[in-house]
Amino acid sequence: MDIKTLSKKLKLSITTVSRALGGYSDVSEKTRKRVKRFAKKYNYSPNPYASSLASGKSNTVGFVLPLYGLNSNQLNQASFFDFISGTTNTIHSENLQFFMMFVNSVEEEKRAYEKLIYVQKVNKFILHNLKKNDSRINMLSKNNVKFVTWGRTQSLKNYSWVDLDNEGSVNLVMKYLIEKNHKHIAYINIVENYNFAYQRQQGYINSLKNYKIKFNKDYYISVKTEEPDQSALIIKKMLMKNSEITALICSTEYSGVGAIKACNELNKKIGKDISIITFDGPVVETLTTPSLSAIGHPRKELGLKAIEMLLEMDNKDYKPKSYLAEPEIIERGTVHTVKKT
Amino acid sequence: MDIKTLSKKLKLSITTVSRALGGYSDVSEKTRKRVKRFAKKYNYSPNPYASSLASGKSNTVGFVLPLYGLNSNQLNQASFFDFISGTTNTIHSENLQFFMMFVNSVEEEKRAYEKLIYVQKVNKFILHNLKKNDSRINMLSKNNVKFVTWGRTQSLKNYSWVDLDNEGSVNLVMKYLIEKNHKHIAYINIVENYNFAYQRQQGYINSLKNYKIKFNKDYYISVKTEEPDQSALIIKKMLMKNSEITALICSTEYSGVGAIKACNELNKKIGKDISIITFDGPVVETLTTPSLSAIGHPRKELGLKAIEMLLEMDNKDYKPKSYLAEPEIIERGTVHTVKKT
DNA sequence: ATATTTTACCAAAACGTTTTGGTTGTCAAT
DNA sequence: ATTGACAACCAAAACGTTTTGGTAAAATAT
Repeated sequence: MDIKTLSKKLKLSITTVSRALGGYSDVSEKTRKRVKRFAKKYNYSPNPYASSLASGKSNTVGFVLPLYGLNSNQLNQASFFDFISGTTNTIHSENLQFFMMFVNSVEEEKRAYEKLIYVQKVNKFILHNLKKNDSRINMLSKNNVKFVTWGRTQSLKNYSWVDLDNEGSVNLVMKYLIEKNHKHIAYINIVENYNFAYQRQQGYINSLKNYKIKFNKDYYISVKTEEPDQSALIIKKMLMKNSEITALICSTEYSGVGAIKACNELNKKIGKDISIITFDGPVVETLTTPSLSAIGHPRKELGLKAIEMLLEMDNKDYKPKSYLAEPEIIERGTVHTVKKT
Repeated sequence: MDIKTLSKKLKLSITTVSRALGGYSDVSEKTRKRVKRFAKKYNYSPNPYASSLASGKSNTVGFVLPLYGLNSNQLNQASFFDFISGTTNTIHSENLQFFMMFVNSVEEEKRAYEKLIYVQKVNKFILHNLKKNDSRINMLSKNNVKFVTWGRTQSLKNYSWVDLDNEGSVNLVMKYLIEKNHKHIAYINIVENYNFAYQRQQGYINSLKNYKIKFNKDYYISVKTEEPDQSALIIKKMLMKNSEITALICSTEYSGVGAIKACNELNKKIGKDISIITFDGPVVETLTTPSLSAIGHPRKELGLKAIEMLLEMDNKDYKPKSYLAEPEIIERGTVHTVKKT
């Protein structure tokens, strides 16, 4: 079924059929409805190649996913599926497609964007793994491409984004711990050149200020690797030197696993002598013994919101939006209440 | 740069340029080279929409990834990236694209295939998560679509596939354990309606036959869930009833984690009193304490081979091929040698 | 009653390729 | 010399849309 035969059945011109389906105002409401009814009846959907050729636009969302760097980490990759999972409904019902490219190097990444923009005419993107200062933002803006980022850069320019509320999450968990009488709370971060890590650091420092607790630099460490054993070693040292610590907040699942190891080795009973709480990833917390309490996020929501924003951008009067996912505490028994002395 | 301006620069017709780049024999070797040189020089690449419209073909590989069922499991999803990672080089250099669709239900999955085939004119697919009897094989064959499966169905029809050598892997690990004097080896499988699980069951049974060890039905269990705690419970029961068991082979990372829990609870020293070895997944083995010895597979190779086969299929005289990834034992210290008595 | 604007439609051009069905010239076979 | 086969090229049609630049009729304004 093509537009020609459809238009014959309707006794209308090809133009009118095309414009009716495109929602243009130079077709009467009555005919538009009739055309849509027929299109559905005869299972017509426009040939996307002809359509893209004629219009110079492609009805696809570009998504370049690096499999190197931060993302060579399998756990980080896994959260990708949560995000995607949130988009599928909208993608399918809006007749959109993902144009996904996987890249193994910086160079491949650059070429992937070029190809998608110049050859495939993709004009909508989702950006992932934002750097503090991400060159893609300027690049895409210059090329007149619409995009939503998953994560934020440090200098929030005028673009739409969705993200975890990193600072808010840390505030929440600090409040949660302090209400359980914890006075000596340590934070295990990952290197702060990832923007989310930087935001969490800020959250930790500001929370302490709010509660008028003095910042103790022994209590804040950032690990470079994502090896649990490395984290375990560093955490062990920290706990040996500062035995008064009663709670550990871990920025990554890896350091959460490391924290368990460290506590076991020091014979500190988790959930009794010491509390551990981790930022949730999609995989590990429930596999450890004990299962880790976590700060949970509705990651599917991020995908959903991102794709919705991307669609809204077709409206002329669209203004950049943002969406911060609301954190929640998931109790699994590794956090205890400190007895008052 | 389009073909028209390029052909003007070459002082050739559009036809000849198109046919030269397409590698047709009615262009002399000399001109073909010249055309290709110019195309590169002027950074010409054909408009994919015009090309697909005219030829009725799309230069894309379809890939439908379910996010439900077996695959809602985050660990299984993660192995997807290993596979993909193996394809990127070829995909990029051959100017191919992945047309990837993510689906959350059986119904979405069906529509995804229909859309890719009928609307997007995708005529090359990679199939994933094969069922014992997979209806997609017939469906795609009927529609004259080329495909490579990642995994096998039980009745191997005449199609190309890549897969782990499930039976061979079990044989290998059985040999490995028996040479370490293990006499009482248990196998923790997952329900056998996944074909890989069935193949592993066969491998276990056949290995026992080869070594003239009698099959003890107490030693073989298949768990229904992918919850480590469930596995732990079942394994614990098994070990309590059959305390002579010295080795556990686990089919999934989850049961591997479960096995560790069970052994800890029974106070069996892992790597001393009892051995645990698991089929490798991409994530967990090295996060557990102790790190799990595993049966490793070159998963990237699978992706590479699959995409290579898909390309070779363009040759008229292509015959279905297959590739079995060779397993290897990764020693991490959870397997011990049994002392001879 | 006439002029102007608006509504609802349409024919034809354009998008950039691939493919079809040639033509011309050269060379080998008769 | 003539025929047939082959090599190397090409003009034009086809692919199925969207968009441009209209027109005729109806509605509104003067």
